[in-house]
Amino acid sequence: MSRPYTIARLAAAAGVHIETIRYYQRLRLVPQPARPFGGIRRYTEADADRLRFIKRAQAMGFTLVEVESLLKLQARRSCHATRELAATKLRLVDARIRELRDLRKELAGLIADCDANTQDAKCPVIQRLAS
Amino acid sequence: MSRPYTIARLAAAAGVHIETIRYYQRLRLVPQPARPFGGIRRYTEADADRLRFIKRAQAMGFTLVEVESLLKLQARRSCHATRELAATKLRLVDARIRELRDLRKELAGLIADCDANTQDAKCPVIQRLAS
DNA sequence: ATAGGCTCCGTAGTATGGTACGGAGTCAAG
DNA sequence: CTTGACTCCGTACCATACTACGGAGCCTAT
Repeated sequence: MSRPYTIARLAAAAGVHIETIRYYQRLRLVPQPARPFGGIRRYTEADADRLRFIKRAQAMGFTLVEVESLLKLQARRSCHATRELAATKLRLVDARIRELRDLRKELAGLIADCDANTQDAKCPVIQRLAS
Repeated sequence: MSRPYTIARLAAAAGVHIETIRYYQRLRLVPQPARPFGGIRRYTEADADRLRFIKRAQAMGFTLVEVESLLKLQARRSCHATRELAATKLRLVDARIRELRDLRKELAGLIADCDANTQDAKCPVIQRLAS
């Protein structure tokens, strides 16, 4: 197998920092290739692909723990189990959206109340918090 | 001024843990009353109110740094400045909701694709991440 | 062959909002 | 006045996802 990358070139190819790769190695999210006697570790295109997979999964809101599961599911080729992981994430996202909508509503209401208020000593936001 | 509370009673009155109070004292979010020679610190109802204010603000999604500002604004009695802080928070919440909606949409689409998929080796979620 | 850059590795620090622990001092009830 | 509970204080630790640092070893170009 061709091993074109030093760690710095791997980092550049995947768009992450060297220290991030080392961090993922410590977490065993990515493999640490053997170090030849008196030499340095070298990396493959598959290593770059794996890092890019992780980056995309993170951009989609998955935590590193979830990414670990996704990588295992990729190897296991189980679409059903993967679907379940995505569905669980979707439920979490939905719940968070609902929370934020409620918060949004309350903030918007308080701001509107501020605009209608003329007494600095009776700020609706402060009164809501000090109640 | 009446000082009815020991720190444990203050914590119970405000619904927080003792260590949370000490943590807030370190952050200077709440005052640390003087310790009498050879005695223990005692707290007032105002201290309990301040802790409850913090708790409500946190429940509304404000960080402790923002809570610090809110407490100062409470003292300054500036409804306008408070409104601006709330408006900034509202913009952040809106932005986060938009992000999560996009994510939700993508996840829902991938899950639907999984339901239509019959080949475990071509899971839409995995293909999206491995692209 | 040597200079300067890169790699390796372990440890420590960042932000956030706390929680846990341990020893010494203090307080209150019996 | 003793005993057990509470307080004080500093430090360390939790999760999350990194980032920084330092010294030794290695690699490459001149």
